[in-house]
This record gives sequence, structure tokens and C-alpha cells, in this order.
Amino acid sequence: MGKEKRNMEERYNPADVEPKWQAFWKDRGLFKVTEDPSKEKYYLLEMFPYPSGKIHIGHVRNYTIGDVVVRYKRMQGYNVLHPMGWDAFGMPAENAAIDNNTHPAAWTYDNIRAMRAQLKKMGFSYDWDREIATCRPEYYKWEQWLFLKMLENGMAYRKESFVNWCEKCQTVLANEQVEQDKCWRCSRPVHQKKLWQWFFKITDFAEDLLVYCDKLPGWPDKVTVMQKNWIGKSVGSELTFQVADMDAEIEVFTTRPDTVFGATFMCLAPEHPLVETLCQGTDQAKAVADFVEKVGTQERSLEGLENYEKEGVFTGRYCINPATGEKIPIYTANFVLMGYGTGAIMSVPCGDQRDFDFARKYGLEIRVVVQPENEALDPDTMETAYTGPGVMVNSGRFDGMDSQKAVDAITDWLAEQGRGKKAVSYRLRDWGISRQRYWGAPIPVIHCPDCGVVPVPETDLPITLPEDANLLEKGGSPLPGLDYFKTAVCPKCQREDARRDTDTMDTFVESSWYYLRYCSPRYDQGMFDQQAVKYWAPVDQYIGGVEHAVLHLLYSRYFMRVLHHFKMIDFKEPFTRLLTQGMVCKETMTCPEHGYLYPEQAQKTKDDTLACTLCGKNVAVGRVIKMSKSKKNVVDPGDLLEKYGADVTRLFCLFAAPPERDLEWSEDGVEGSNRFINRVWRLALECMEKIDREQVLPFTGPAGDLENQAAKELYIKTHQTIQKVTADIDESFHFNTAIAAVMELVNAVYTIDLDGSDHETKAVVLCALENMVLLLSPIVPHFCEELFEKTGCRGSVLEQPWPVFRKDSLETDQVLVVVQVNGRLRAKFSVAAGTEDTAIKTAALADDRVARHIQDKPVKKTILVKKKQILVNIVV
RNA sequence: GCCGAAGUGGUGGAAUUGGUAGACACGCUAGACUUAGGAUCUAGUGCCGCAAGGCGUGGAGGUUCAAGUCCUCUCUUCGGUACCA
Repeated sequence: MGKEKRNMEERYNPADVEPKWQAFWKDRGLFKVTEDPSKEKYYLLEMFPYPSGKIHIGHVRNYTIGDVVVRYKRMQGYNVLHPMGWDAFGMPAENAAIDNNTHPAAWTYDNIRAMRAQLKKMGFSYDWDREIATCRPEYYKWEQWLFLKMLENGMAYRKESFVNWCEKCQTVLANEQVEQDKCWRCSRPVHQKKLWQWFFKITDFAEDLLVYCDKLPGWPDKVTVMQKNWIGKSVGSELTFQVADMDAEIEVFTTRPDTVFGATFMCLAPEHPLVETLCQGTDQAKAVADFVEKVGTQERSLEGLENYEKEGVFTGRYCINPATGEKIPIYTANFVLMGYGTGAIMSVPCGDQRDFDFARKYGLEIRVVVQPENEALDPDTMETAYTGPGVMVNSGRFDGMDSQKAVDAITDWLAEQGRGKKAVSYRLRDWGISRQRYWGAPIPVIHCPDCGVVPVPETDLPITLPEDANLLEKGGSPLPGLDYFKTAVCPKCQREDARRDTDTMDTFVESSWYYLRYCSPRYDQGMFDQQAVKYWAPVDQYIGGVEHAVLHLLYSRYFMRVLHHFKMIDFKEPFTRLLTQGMVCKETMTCPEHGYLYPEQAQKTKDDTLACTLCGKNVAVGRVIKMSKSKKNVVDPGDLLEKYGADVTRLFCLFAAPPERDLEWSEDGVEGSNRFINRVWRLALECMEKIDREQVLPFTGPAGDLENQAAKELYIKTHQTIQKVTADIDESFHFNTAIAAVMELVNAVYTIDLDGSDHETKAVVLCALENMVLLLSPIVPHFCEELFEKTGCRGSVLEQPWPVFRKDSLETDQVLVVVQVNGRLRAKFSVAAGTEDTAIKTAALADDRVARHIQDKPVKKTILVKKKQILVNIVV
């Protein structure tokens, strides 16, 4: 009986300890925060999850990283805001509802409940009082409110735009519902359909968003570079081409106005508004109409683009090249995009590969206007376009000029004639926010047969999404079929047959401002309480997956500009520092019969291959890729949690790799983390048995006061560890090396034999132990609380100040000297700190091994470097 | 194609400003304690070699007393983007 009890104590038992401290934290309200002007604030946020049902390893990793920093900052005395909530709108809820014959709302709320419980089990230090779910009317009411404000200020507008449409299902498909150009439900080809949709004018802020990419020092370069590319600014000119024999002009955007003399034809995007007018009355009308129709149904998918032939047809009309005055044919071509520039290009086959290919295909003139210095290009024999800079030819008065100078010169010249101007073009397009879907925030407008689009009066907000609508088998939105939702009275003319907009907003709208809502989550007078936001925002540290590098992060930056424009906030950048954690990856496994398999569905056989547990066939091991449900290469953190507890799970996730690195999942190391936890556990309990706390206080003085050499070294090691762990957590988030440093300290304490040791040693061991617990507490908080209590302390480690290292106790008396001969390591020895350089050199030369390598060669030079160790390099 | 990141033992990963390559772990080997060990402890573990020694950070050059780290070229992998005029 006695022995059994002792055995229990010898191991850390998460099943008892973890719930105990979770309850303790909760009862004491340790994670609740309010604005406190006397304390410095720190707002740490992890990207909120979509409530898919279960947390996955990626969440565990993400939230553990954040929680460590939060607990560390709290111990440093910051007033820390650390909220959690749910990105609760979105399509998976609709799909799941159809598949399981339930309702998106019910499914979502169930999932939230399950995931909240899991997060609580992990011991994350959230202020749960601030929890929000974006599918709640109290939340999206304010999003609708902002939409109205943007509409009023011309920042939201409506235009016709294309969506993926399935004719069979009569529904709009999101991009991810289109699989290899086919509808995911019925496998019929998908085509583009034009619908009226709402847009946010993010392009108004393109330049500002771009400029500020360089003012985000706390962001990884990789992310700002991706955003810059996404915004895609290019500087060039807009030139005007008069259509021959017609009262019309065509604007083109070009980055190469220097080549305008070589523009021998023009191409318009098939959707260009002039295409239809141009061909009218020419014998090309039919050909053009057929072509436009064909391109419209052509799928512009990724694979499609690879072998996408450049095609076009003549519109039957010509325009005048403003530089040469010549008539050039106007084509419409499938490679010209309506969404970029003006949707029309001047084609210069000698200077652009696409135009070159097109000209060769249709027998159009190629005229060389820029050629490399000292080389004449022959249009009849050249095989590729020349796109580099060079000397101008065939360009009238500009002949002989450097082409880069001609860029401005020609633009100015054309500008004088009113035929051109400098222009900037962005790749970024306005943000289309209409979704023809059900599970989202309704767009608060009413369509009246007389008044047109009428905003819903602010007093009528929120426009509540009916949570009881029955979903359609085919996957479309039920809203257009719900009369009680759809019919509305026109707020302007009171006509009773007006129609409510049945589209909902893109879910990226919710995630663009949720972090402000957390500052005052129950505020009912507006989106947020400006005072609270003034105190907490912006987010000091944001943590999430790199997959959101562009959309979510760019939309959020845009939203802050909108709010700033409305003077609702006084900053423009939402996230001061950003950490993009790496993905958690795992190999996929496929069975010839059952397709992708979950890891537990593949079992090792005798001959070391894997067999499917369903059919016994050989399992093929695929590439290591990001964990995803569809590939089934997922690991349920619930199992780990069950077996090892939250702290070991947290420790393992952090120790496996630095946060920004991708992590190939393998549980081989979990045992090691478990072992470490128990090693510390035993060490602490054993020390407590051997050290009488009534008699001994932890040593806190300078290392120089210690007489016992071993104790002194341990004491120095302790302070070195504090320094290292603090730097690793604070500066680089490299928790793996922080943990390794503590492991070294633990190993060092293990070498000390406490039986019969002196008082000094005990005091130093106690100091090491106490610091160990404090340093580990952000990482393995339950474990450390328990040890803190077991070592005779009261209260919570959370309320302890973070340890501070003593500058006077970081260096040992003995310094290692490494000796190289011609750059190769030959000997090592220690000297007392402060030994003269000459004495070190003499000692180095006297070393046997060194002497053997020098032999009788003359010593040319001796280099001595004093860093963390002393290095002597003898050159012979 | 373009942009970005990364390549270090059997494995995950360490190495301020160039200064002991492989910290800390996993795994493995041997031993100890045990009725037992998948607990724990001790020792060993980059590769070749009996040793002296040699070779080693994707590859090839270079700079330097000294290169994982800096320069040039190159290969591979991953991520982003894709007719952007």
C-alpha cells in the first residue's frame, strides 16, 4: 500500500493535476483582463479557428506558441489580452448540414462546444468572457452597419461580375467546389455566369497598402513580399488609339511606351465593351461573336493555362497608331484580360513574346523598334521577341535614343498631342464580397422596382439570417426561396413588393475586424468601444498560418484603413508583429481499394510493409504534405492529450522545431518529452526530501560569494539559463532551444549529490530548482503550478515575476582555450579567466599535440580570438 | 516562366558579428538495478580507420589565418504566383 502510493507520486499524473489547476485559474479569474492604464498592455492573438468539430495538431501548435508568450508576458507584468473566438460562418457548415441532415447553426454550435472543451483541456490562458462567434447577430450586425457606411461613402458598390455556375444544380459554386472544371456534386462542367455583385473598393488603398508593406518591421519579409506581388504595381503609360472610320477611342495600358512605333496591331479582351460595337456591320461580326462565346465557356483553370493556345479573331476594324499614324488591325484575343489595365493592349510583336507568337500565327507585321546595341534584328528571321533595353530604330525622331530614356520621352510627346499620359496599374482588384450562399451575414440592402438599390435603415439592423431554413439538396442557398426573408417593404417608397438581397457576405469580412471586437465583445452601441480599442489595439503579436499571408491579412489591413478613414481608430496597421507558424505535415497513405487512409488504418506487416486494415492490401506511402482531412494524413491531438496530458503535448509541439518551420509529424519524440517532465518531477521531489526548507533559503547573491566550486558552477549555469530562455522566448520565439537550455540545467542539477552536501550547495540547488519551475511555467503550466506548490510555495506561478539573471554571475573562472594549427583543431585546455595573451600562446605552443603538428616548421603568425572561448590559431 | 524559403549525423534539430560543426532530444549499442521492464540510472554513438590520422553542413569554385555562416555558379525540395501588357 505504502509502496503503491509512492509510485503514484513518482510520476507526474496529468489526469489529476491538470484539471486541478485549470479549475484554480478559472476560480481565481486569472485570465480575465480589463483596461488598466497603470499597466502596459500587450495584445496577443492567434488566428481564430473555423469550428470544424475538432481541434487539429495545427491548432495545438499555433495556440501553444501564443500561450507561452502570453504567460511569459504576464509574468513580466504586462496587462495581457488573449481572447479566443470562432470564425463561424462558411460553407463547410452547409455541406455538413446536407450530409448529416442537420442544420448549419446546430452543427456549428455543437462544434464550438466541442472545440471549446478541447481548448480548455489544453490549459490555454484565454479570457473566455470575451469569446465571440461571428455567426451571432450581435456580431454581424456591426458588419452590416459598416457595410451601409461604406455604401454611403462610395466604398462599396455593385457591378456585374462572373461566378462559377452549375446549370444542373442551378447554383453558384465557390472555387473550392469546382473540381477539375466540374461541379463537385454532379460532375457537370462548370461555366461562368454574370451576376450583379457587391464589391469593396480596396483598390482605393492599393498604394497605401503597398507603401506600408515596408513599414511593417515586425512582419516576416516573406509575407510582405507576397502582399506586394499580390498588389502588383506597375508603372507605365496609358495611350489612346483612335478607331478608324468610327467615333470611338481605345485606351491601352503599357509599361513599354517606348515600343509604340512597333505596335502593328491591337488586341482587346473578349469581354471588352467595344468588341461588339466594333465588329457590327463588318463581315467579321459572326466570327467575333462565336469567338467571344467560345472563350466565355472555356475554362481558365490552372492546368488549362499550361497548354492554352493564344487565339484571336479580327474584329473587322482598324485603329490609328498614335505614333506612326498608320492603320493597324484590331483583334480580340483570349490572352488579354479584362481585369487588368484597360482590357486592351497595343501589340508589339518585336518586344513581347505573346504578341510575337500571335503575329507569327496570324501573319501580322513584325517591326523592330528596339534592338540591342551593335546588333541588328531581322523581323523575318528572329525567333523570339527581344524584351530587353536597347537602341531605338524605326521610331521617327526617337531613332538612336536609348530605349529606357524613350519611355518618358515618347509618353511626353504623345501627352502633348492629348494621346497619352503616365499611368500606374495594379494587379489588385476590388474585393467581391457577394456570396450566393446561405451560411453568412446577409447583405443589408433592399431592391425596389422603383427606387432600385435601397440601403436598409440602420434602425432595422441586424438583418438576421433565418437559422431554421432548410438546406437544398443541391447545395444552393435557400434564402432566395424563403418568402418571409425575401419580401420586404421599400424603406424609401414603402412599396410592398420590394426584395431583400439574398446574398451573404464573404466570410473574410468577419475575420477582417474580429480582433477589434474582442476589445469590447459585448458592446452594443457600435462595432467596438473606442476607448477599449484605444487601449488594446493594435494587436501586438499575431500568430497564424502562412496560408493567410495574402487574403485575410490584406483584407484586415484594408479594413483598418476604412475605419481609420471614418476616424473610428487612430492607427492603420492591425498587427504590429506577425509570426507565421509552419505547417504540420505528414505522409499520405493510399490503399489501391480504399484510397486515402487514416494513419491508424495502415498496419505494419511482418515483412515491414504496410497493409490496409480494411482489406489487407499493400498500402502505398505518399509524399509528406500538409495535414488535411481530405488526404486523411491527420493526427488527432485528442489521443495525445488522453495519453500524456496537455503539458507533455505542449512541450512536444514546441520542442520538435522552431515555430516558423514546417513540422513533419512524428510521435517518436513524445516519449522524450514525457521522460523530461518526469525527470524534473523526480528531481524536484527528491530535492525537497533532502533539503529542509526551514533551514535553507535559495541563494540569490553574486556567484563570487560562493566557495564550493561545484555549487558556483551550477549557480552560474542557472543564470546563463535564465538569460538564454528569456532571449529565446522574447526575441526569437525559439522555444525549442529554450527548452534545451532548461534540459541542460536539469542535467547539471542531476550531477549534484545532495546527500551530505553543504548548506551552500543546497541553497544553490534550491535556486536552480525554483528558476527551473518559473522558466518552464509558460510552457508546461499545470506541471509547474503543481511543482511550485509541492516545493512549498503558495499562490500561482503566474503571479510570480519572471526571473532576472545576474550579470555578475554569468561567467566562470575557467576559460576554455581551443588551439588550431593552420585552422585545424589540435588541442583544448582551460586557463584561469584573465590569463595574459602571451601566457596563453606559450601554453598553446607547449602542448604536445600542437607541437607534433608544428614540428620544425616556422610559426608565421599566431591569432588569438577571445569570444565565448579563447581561440588560438597558429599558422605555420 | 517569375518571386520567396530551405537543404547540416540513422531521425527532429543546435551553432550572436566568420572562430571547438552536430547543443538538446529521438533512435541505437553496452552495462547496472530489477521477478519483469516499454520504468530508472551509467557509458558510448557523424563517417572511414586497429591506430596515428583523414574526411565531413546538397554540388563545384572563390575570399580568409579561419567558412554551415561571405561571394560566384549550379542541383534538389517546398511555398506563392501565373498570359499582368
